[in-house]
This record gives sequence, C-alpha cells and structure tokens, in this order.
Amino acid sequence: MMNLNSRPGRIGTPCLACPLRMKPAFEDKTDDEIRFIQAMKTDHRSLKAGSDIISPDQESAELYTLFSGWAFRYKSLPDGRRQILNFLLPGDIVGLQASLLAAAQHGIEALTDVELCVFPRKRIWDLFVRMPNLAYELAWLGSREESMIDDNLTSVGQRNASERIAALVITLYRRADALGLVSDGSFDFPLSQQQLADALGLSLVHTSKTWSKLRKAGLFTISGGRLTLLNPRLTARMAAVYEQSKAPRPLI
Amino acid sequence: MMNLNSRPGRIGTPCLACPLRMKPAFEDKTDDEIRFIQAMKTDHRSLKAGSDIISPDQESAELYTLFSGWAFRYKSLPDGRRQILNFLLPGDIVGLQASLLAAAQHGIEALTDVELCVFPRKRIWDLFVRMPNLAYELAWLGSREESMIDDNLTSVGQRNASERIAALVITLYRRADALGLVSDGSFDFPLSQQQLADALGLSLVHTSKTWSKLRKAGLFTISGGRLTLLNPRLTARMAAVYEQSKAPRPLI
DNA sequence: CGGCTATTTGACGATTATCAAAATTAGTGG
DNA sequence: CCACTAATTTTGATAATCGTCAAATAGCCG
Repeated sequence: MMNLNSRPGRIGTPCLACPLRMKPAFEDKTDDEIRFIQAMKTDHRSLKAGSDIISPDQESAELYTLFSGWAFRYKSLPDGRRQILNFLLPGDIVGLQASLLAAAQHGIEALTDVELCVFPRKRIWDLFVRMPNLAYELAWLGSREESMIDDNLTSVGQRNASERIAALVITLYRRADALGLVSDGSFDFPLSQQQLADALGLSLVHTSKTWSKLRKAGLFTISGGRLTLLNPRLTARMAAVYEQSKAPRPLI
Repeated sequence: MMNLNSRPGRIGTPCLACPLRMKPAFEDKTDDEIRFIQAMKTDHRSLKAGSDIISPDQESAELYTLFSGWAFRYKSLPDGRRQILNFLLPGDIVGLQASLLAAAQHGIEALTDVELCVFPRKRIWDLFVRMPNLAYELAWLGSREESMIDDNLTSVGQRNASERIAALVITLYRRADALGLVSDGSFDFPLSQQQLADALGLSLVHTSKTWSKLRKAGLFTISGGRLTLLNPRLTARMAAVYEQSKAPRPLI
C-alpha cells in the first residue's frame, strides 16, 4: 500500500506562511523558531489514504507533522486483532514515539489522503541542543498524545458501547472544531465502521447496531462522509466526558 | 489520604551513589549529568500506600522519580468508574504529563509505601536549556510510558479476560525482573483484585473468577503478596505479547 | 449495468456484569 | 495471643452486553 508521492517542489513552501500555523488553535512562534523548523524540514510528502506512514516494527522512523488529512496509530496482535490507539488530525505530531524509541511498537496509517512535513530523525537531536523551547514543546505534544490515549483507554475499559461511541464522536468533533473544520455542526468523518470498531474495542456488528441506535436517538446523522452532531450536549453527557482545554497548542 | 512524610535529611543522599542507578536496567550517566540531577532534586519524600501522589485535576504538579515502591496512574469518570492506566515501578518518571500539561488529567496513587525523588516543576525548563541530553531522555521516558499505555489499550480493547490477566502478569514480571526484583520466579505483587479489575477493565467478580482459573491452570501461584510465575512461556503465549527490549534505559 | 465492498439485520451463543451471600484474610484492641 | 470487626476474596445464580454466524441490503466504481 506504499505510495510515496514526494513533491520536493513544495519543500520550499515557507513555513512562515504556513496556513495551518495561522489557525487560532496553534500558538504563535518567533520567526527564529519557524525558520529553524523550516530548515529542519526536508520534504513535503503526499500519501494516499490507506498508505503506511510508519509500518509496524519499522526501525528508525522519521518524524512528521501532519499537514492535512487524517491518520491513525494502531497496534496489532499476532493473530490479526487490531487496536486503533488514537487518531491524528492536522497539526499533530506523527511518529514521535517511533523516533525516540528507535523501534516502532505500532503502525501509523493514513486514514485519508494526507500531506506530511518530513523531519529526519537525526535532526531531532539538533533541535534539543539548539532549540530547547521547541524541544519542550515536542515533549508537550507527546504528553498531549499520551493524555488522549489515556482517555481512549478509559473509554474502552469503562464505558459501554453507546458511551464509547458518544465519547469518540464528541472528542473528534471538538478536535475538528478547534481546527476550524466544523461548519453548521458538521465535519468530515472518514472512518469506516471497521475502523470505528477497532478503535472502540467492539465487534463490527455490534458497532453497526449501536451506531445506528445513536443516530435514531437523534445524537447525530451521517451522510456523504460528513457527520452532523445534532445534540452535542446530550452526546457529551452520554459519554460522560470532561471539558478539554481550548488553549492554543504548539505546532512544530 | 495525604501523608507527606518528608525526610529532608535524605535530600543529601548523593545521586552519584544512588543504589537504583547501579542496576543494569539503567544507562550510565556522566558525573556531570548526575550532579545536575542532584542539584535539581529538592526533596526525598516518603508516602504511605494509598496516598495521592498527584490528585486528579491538580494544577502545577511536581515531577518525581519513583525511588522505591509501586504506584499507579488512573482516570475516573464522573460516576465513579475508574480506569487504572499503568503501573509505575522504581526508576519510572512520575508526573511528567501532569508537569508538562499544567493541569493533570489523571491521578497518581501510591500502591505500596513509596519513596520519591522530588524535582520542582520550574526546573524542568532549566533542564531543557542546560542539559539537552537529559531533556531528550525525559522525552524518551515519556514515549516509553506512552508505549506501555498503548499495550494496555490493546489489551483492554482486544484481549479476553484470561488473556488480559496473562498479559498483565507477564508484563509486570518482566519489568520486575529487569529491576532485579525477581528471585526464583517470584516477586512482590501488591495489587488487590479491585485494582486488578480496574486495570483490566473487568468487573471485580469476573476478575476473581478468571484469576483463580489461571492459577488452577498452573500459570502462577500467589501467597503472602508474592506472585510466582510457574509457566512464563505459557503465560506469554496465552497473552500473545511480544518480547520487549532489554536495553538499559535512562534514569533521571 | 455488473461486481465489489461496506453496512445492516436477525438469530443465537458466549463472555462478562450484577446481585447476594459465604468464606477467607487482614486489622484492631483487649 | 485471642476475639472481634472490617475488608477482601470466592462462589453460585441470573441477567445484560457483546460477539459470531449468515444473509440481505445498500453504496461505490469501473
């Protein structure tokens, strides 16, 4: 499923004018910092939906920032069962764990067509030496990802099927909203039910039944790959999720 | 349940002679690095089993290294359900996520009596500026923790009750073994069945039944708070867990 | 319009949860 | 050290949730 459609022509796209960085979801950076990031970036890569970004057991992975599209991290058992660990949206760091630990313990796959900013693994060390503030923010982003996995683990371990779906929907909604991807309560929702099931720790059939039960209950509708959240309040209450911080976060 | 039994007298215990650091589980550090760590350490604190190390929703947490004893991270839902996210053993970093994200999204509780090396939050920044290698290792330790949570999520999402227990037992066995805490296949196992259940995402009753089923199947025995792993091979196979790296890791 | 994949539905079975109570263990004070 | 209480663990019975199997329907792409 590899599809390395590199477009070196876009390497030159100035990070100073990065449209993602303009969004209010992200913290401001100094020009110095942005220039450093730009110098660290060696490629701007496009991959088709379904491609491996990092394959399981890959050694020495590159580090990426997801520029556009969705991806997910997953872990497989020897017999084929698969757990989706978390979803990645634009601005998220991709492959930090794999870069630091040297041997990836998981795979990362493009959920939609994606564009990635590529940072070679070797330069991460440079970043720690020369840009402690960026290093700190990298660690911050790592902790943020861990926090999201904590939430998923709590969901899968403690919530029932309906609650898990409600929690996933409201969480993705909020994340999409922070990126300005929500309009009129609806946003692109590219997950198949198999992927939903793998993320929720449920069977495909049970996911389908619960999914349609919640639609019939009026929580949300889905059509044309877009999800419309009709009742955010009820959805959040059903999921028993807490508010999340809306403060801007670092973008590297 | 707070029990802040500070023992400033031990602050002076030289990190250069730290008995934990001597263990082969940990990487060697330069004297410079160790001296920096020592300077950063402001206290050596003892807490009773059951104490909060970091309470849920606590802001501005300190950073610790677990010097002795066990602890666990957990997350609660509003109605009281609780998920134990991971267990902490000597040498593990405690509260990194809470320190970086400013507002803890989880609680950390002492499972046994513990001793902690205390590092004030403010000095983490110093560490990033002055000791990039230590900063890198801090990030590395964060990624290692995330990797362990990935495993737990995969367990809870994909494995059945027996497999989950087998996976937890073999994983804790290996971690204890790496620290030299295993002798004749047995090690201290301080978890109550309620804690087991909360970690596995199972009910207390089902945990008890499955637990005793595996004992009767000859995987392990337990007595006097010590667990003896009788059949590591079978346990690992039942859990379908992969090998873990046995390379030394950083200790901060 | 086919042929493929994804989703939905129904029937049934297995796993896990809940309830209640007994048995065991741990903790406390005399 | 014993007696008593409280907490933890175990067991049995029953119910709910979720998984599996199989087939039908719907959606998608050439």
